[in-house]
Amino acid sequence: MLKSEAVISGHPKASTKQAIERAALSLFAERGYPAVSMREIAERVGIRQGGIYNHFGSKQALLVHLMEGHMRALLVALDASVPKGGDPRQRLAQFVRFHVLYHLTQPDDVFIAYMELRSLEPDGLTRLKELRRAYEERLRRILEAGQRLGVFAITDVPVQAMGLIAMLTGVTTWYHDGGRLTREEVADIYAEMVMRSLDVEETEKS
Amino acid sequence: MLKSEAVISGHPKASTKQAIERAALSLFAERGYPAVSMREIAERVGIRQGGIYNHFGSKQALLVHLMEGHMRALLVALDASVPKGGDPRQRLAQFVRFHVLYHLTQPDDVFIAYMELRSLEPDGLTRLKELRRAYEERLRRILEAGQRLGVFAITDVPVQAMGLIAMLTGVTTWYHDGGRLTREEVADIYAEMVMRSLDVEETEKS
DNA sequence: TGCGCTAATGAATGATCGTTCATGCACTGG
DNA sequence: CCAGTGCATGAACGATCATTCATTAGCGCA
Repeated sequence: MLKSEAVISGHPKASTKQAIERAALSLFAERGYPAVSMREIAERVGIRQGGIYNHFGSKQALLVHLMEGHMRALLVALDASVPKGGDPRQRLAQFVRFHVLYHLTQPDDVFIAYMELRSLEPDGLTRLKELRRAYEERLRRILEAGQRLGVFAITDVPVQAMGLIAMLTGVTTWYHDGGRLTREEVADIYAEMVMRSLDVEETEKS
Repeated sequence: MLKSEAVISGHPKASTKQAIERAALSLFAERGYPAVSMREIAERVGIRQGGIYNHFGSKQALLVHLMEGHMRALLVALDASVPKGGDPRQRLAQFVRFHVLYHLTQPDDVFIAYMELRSLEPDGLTRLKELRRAYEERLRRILEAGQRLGVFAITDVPVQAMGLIAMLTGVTTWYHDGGRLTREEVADIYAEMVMRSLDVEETEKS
């Protein structure tokens, strides 16, 4: 009966699992993993508490599933948006625009992946840290390439990379749709800030 | 008896309240407010759960006390380190160094004040948001002053301010004492990054 | 048509949560 | 030396937590 309703109301088949993911994602992002109960998630989906365990083994497994899924999707999207080779300046600008736009498009996923590391048990923590490191590594590679070619003025690549990522990710803490600026405008401003902070002096001659 | 021990072991008088504050601060920062129980806090202090209520009316009151105390101390320390007037470039460099060093010195306070806003009930939330706004306003004033004088290249002051604060605050997510760099070195690197990102072209002539 | 599987139920489990409170100890001021 | 007070105790409160499970309903496939 419920299933019939679900089918009629729109989502075709395995919609319950996706509905649980969406509900949990939104609730975890809003109030934090420990503050959200399985009952709340079930209530938002429209099922009873026990039903979640037909799709996820535990609350922790649900969290790991969300975080890992997001990080893998993020890496795939990044590699699709930013080519492996080419002009480091261009690649950096693309990285910045990609990062800002992706984070403004999927703020909940991003927020969870960066904030709920402390809620992970050892196994999931290890896997997530590796995915995070891989993402940061993409940026470090670009910075190093630019440094080697002499087109970036960088004192310390690892510090600069962490500083840039923190700055870009922080956009999610203040941006709201419908405000003074569009997402594209914000991405452009950030790209401009980053490029200016790295450009070597224009008086270079060599 | 217990009090005698406490006196002998070091802390003079009202040490229990401070011990509760320290324990709660550390635990909230490590695992988040909802994930920490009053029993755990009491255990770390060395008292029973009920004892906390002799010093704080509720868990929520304890959180508000910690967050508000930190933000007020932060504002006082900022105003002591960065003069109200003078060269905007110098004031910005001082702001950056102050922010980074303060955040590296008191990472737990900082982390809680920025992350546990969502754990606050309406009353405390209003007060904390105002304190946060006041701190950000200090930076915006510096950026505006530099923009007026033509010594800063800024596309959008509010966006730039939020971007800078996010970048600087993010230092707490990766820095660990005893690593490759000292706190002072990190502060210098960040100051250099920020100043470079704002400096107008050196070819300026007017 | 009927079999089998997937998934939802709803009650029950034991644990843990924040908070209250009557009790009593230890110290301080008179 | 005694009264008063500040503070820790530890048991108890009702509520809520994640999780389990026997049961059942409904669907696709034969």
